[in-house]
Amino acid sequence: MVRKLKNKHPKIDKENGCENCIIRHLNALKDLDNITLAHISDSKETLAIDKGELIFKEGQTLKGLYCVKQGNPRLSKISDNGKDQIIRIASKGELLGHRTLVSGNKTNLSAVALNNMEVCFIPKEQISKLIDDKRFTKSLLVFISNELKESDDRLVNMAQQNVKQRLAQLLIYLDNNFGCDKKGFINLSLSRIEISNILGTSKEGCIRMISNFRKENLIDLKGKKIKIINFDAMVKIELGFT
Amino acid sequence: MVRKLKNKHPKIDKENGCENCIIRHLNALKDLDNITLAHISDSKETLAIDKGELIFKEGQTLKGLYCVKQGNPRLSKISDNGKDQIIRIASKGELLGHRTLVSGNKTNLSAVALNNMEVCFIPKEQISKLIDDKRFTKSLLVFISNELKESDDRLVNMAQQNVKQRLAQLLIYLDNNFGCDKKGFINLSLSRIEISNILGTSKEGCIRMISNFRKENLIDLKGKKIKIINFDAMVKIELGFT
DNA sequence: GAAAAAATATGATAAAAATCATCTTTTTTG
DNA sequence: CAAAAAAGATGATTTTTATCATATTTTTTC
Repeated sequence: MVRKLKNKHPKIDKENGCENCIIRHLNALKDLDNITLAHISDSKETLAIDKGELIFKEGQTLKGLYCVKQGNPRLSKISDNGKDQIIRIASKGELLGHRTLVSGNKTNLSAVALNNMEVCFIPKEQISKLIDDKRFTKSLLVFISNELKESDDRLVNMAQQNVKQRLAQLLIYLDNNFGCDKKGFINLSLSRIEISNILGTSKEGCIRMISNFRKENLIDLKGKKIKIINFDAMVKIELGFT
Repeated sequence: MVRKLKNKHPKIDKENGCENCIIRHLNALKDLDNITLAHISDSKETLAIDKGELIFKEGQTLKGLYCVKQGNPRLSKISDNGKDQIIRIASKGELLGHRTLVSGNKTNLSAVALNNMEVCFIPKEQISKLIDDKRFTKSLLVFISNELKESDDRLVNMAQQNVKQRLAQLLIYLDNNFGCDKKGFINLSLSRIEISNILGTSKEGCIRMISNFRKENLIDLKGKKIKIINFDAMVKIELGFT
């Protein structure tokens, strides 16, 4: 298998098959046998999605499951007040639409590409077969359980932390989860509006708080890019030691 | 089956078996066959839990699954700030500890009885058998998926609604989900501190807001008991029409 | 590359919510 | 049932956060 990758002229089609996709090892597809994977592979579609493009919109009935091959979608929901709240940012290897497919409801969240993405789309009909695969179902159960824990934790933080704490926490999270370039700037860059839609605060308040962080030499800014300079202080802020 | 219930002298032991328990129809146990249920039944323990008593505490490794037969536990978590945040209130028929058992982690939440409760405890060893039952796993998957949706929705509301909106929403929710007595007072009564721990607000703020609602004739109070008088106005408040 | 649009920045003010203090009422406990 | 403890109420004040207004900078578009 490994040797195949060293071939001078690998067949693109072969490389595109789910059996050979590295991404699958990151999600519930990892435990499926090659025959099942080959079936999925035949029915799947690989989509290139530009930054800012909508993948799906809350209220839609999804026609299948999405597997993030490259890039990051933000998953958000419009509140009754009409404001967009970002619930989470997904990464390479994560599935989208799995919750909806399991519950049979319309999707609760919208997914928008934060950067240029590559996404595999697996039609619903294939998924019903997967749901009957015990390994897949179990794997999915573990994954959704972890998502539930994280959602509960976020709820606690949203309820109990102030804006300053939440911003510090977000920056630490982004740094940990999306990495930095050589100069230490967080790879994933978000607009101030996007950050305020994660924090659940006004854009002005968010902009001001980021400016304050820079004035206090906690962070460095280069356009949209953010670099954490004083990590220790940031952790203290997150914990509420103003 | 129905006829059996009409027997003049039902065996208590028999009635106590999971096969005959009405509660199981409300949760993931509903799809299990009678043989499996009988096995669970043999190993289960029925516990009487007094109001205010702890069922389990966050950070514990749960030794099994809990099935709520009677009463309501509140599921909460202590934030880094040291404040208790109530995540949700469970009801008759709901399982507790299912997420933890699936993910294999320690429990993320504490469960405390809000009233006198009856809870069935099913040891872990029995559960591992259940997890291998496709019907159970699928059922659980659907249930946890719905919990995830609800948690996401609560996050949006916590982030985007003000305290007044959240209080109105909670009262409507309590009224809908726990019903009222003949005089219209919500059956489930919570202390002001518990309400503030749901809303994520200070107890004084919460007390004041409830007082204001009464002064505006939106609700009626009798001790801890709350009765919604003006439902329409309450819905409008929830939606942000001050 | 200039014009338009969007994003960022910042001051001033208003509104929302927390905190502190004190008092009353209710509940618990011996 | 009286004392103690807990819960609820309410005023005064401070802190936090949102909103409004208006620049300035950056990005997009033709």
